[in-house]
Amino acid sequence: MHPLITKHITNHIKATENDLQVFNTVLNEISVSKGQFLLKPGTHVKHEHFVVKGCLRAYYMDDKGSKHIIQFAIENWWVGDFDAFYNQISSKLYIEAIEDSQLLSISYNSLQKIYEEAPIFERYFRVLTTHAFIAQRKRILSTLEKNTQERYLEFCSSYPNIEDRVANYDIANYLGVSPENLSRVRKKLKS
Amino acid sequence: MHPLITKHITNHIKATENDLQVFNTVLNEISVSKGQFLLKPGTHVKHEHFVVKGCLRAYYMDDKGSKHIIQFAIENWWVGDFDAFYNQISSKLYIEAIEDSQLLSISYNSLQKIYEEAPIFERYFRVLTTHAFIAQRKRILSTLEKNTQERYLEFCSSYPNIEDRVANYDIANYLGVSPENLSRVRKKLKS
DNA sequence: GGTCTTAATTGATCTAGGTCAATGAGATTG
DNA sequence: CAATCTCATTGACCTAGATCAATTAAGACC
Repeated sequence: MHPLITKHITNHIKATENDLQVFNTVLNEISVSKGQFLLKPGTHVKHEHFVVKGCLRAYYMDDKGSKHIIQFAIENWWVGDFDAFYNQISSKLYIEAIEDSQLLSISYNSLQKIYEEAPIFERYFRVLTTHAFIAQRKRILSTLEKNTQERYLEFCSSYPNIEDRVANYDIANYLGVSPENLSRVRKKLKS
Repeated sequence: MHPLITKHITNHIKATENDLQVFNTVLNEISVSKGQFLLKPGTHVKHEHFVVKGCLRAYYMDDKGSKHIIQFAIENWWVGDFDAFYNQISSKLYIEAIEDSQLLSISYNSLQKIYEEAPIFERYFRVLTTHAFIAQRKRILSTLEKNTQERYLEFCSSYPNIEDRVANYDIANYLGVSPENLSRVRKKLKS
């Protein structure tokens, strides 16, 4: 039993002791050290991962060769190539550890089995997806209505203390602005 | 039985005749005429709606009084204030019919009952949410990596024939650009 | 068919933020 | 403790798209 994920599950759904058991048996513990890739594009995505410890970044490389950070994942987040996983298509994302990290992984097949054996987990993932959907909508609205400074402050408050764990150019990238611009914003905030 | 939604359901999950029956009994048919609001901010959101016929826009008004269109909904789309509905909090969105529209509505309480009686619908909504999540992620990536012209073309191909149903300034708003800018882009495309 | 109203277009500026280039400041390594 | 590396900062310019203002087009209504 992994206390962190157990707590995460029971925070979201009413799972029985048995449900938790079933779920736990299919999880695999894995470690990725800083700089290592959990996933690269063009791979068949077999797993989604829950972060027990550490920090990762998920990014996409566009046709012009520019990188776009889609998500940072820290403790208590699920990370993976959602699209590729659910539709069982080839992955488009890079997922890279930016700190030594410990993860719990679940395979696609195990998850399908879980859905049959303990259907309450349909709800768990529905609820998580709903939250993720709403968070993403906020991100869209944020880019529409706010300038760089406001978005940076919002980012810092929604990912607490992340400034110390993630490079500024990665934050700039996530926000969709240049590192130079973010640097100027930070300077202005300090004064 | 409403053929359109029945088809939509069976396109996404394997529902039995009985499941469909159960679902159908809780749906309410409603009509909204052009210009009418299905929802305004500050309301307790009791329903989500499936569009049988017509076209609506969902938008958010920010603190500075600017409008931001979040979604257009046409036939076969679900529309509502997702966040407010699922978390049973006060709505933040306006939802307005831009054509005379016919909808099928389901209440929060009915949906909870459905989840218990026909749990396959957890899957239905999980799958829909997953699709919506992925579509939204594409929208985020699109604003990060593409210019106005590319985004406009992408929009037209993903909402087929919508140019004829929706005002240009609404499309501009959805894309997060000024109507003037979109007009110039359209001009350049015609030549 | 003429009048109102609303939307689309066009032109002339303005500006937030991008790009390019140089410098500085920590880390890391031999 | 130099010598690299990598990232952050700063400055000088540039550009996509915003804003403001005027004009045209196109529905809607009497």
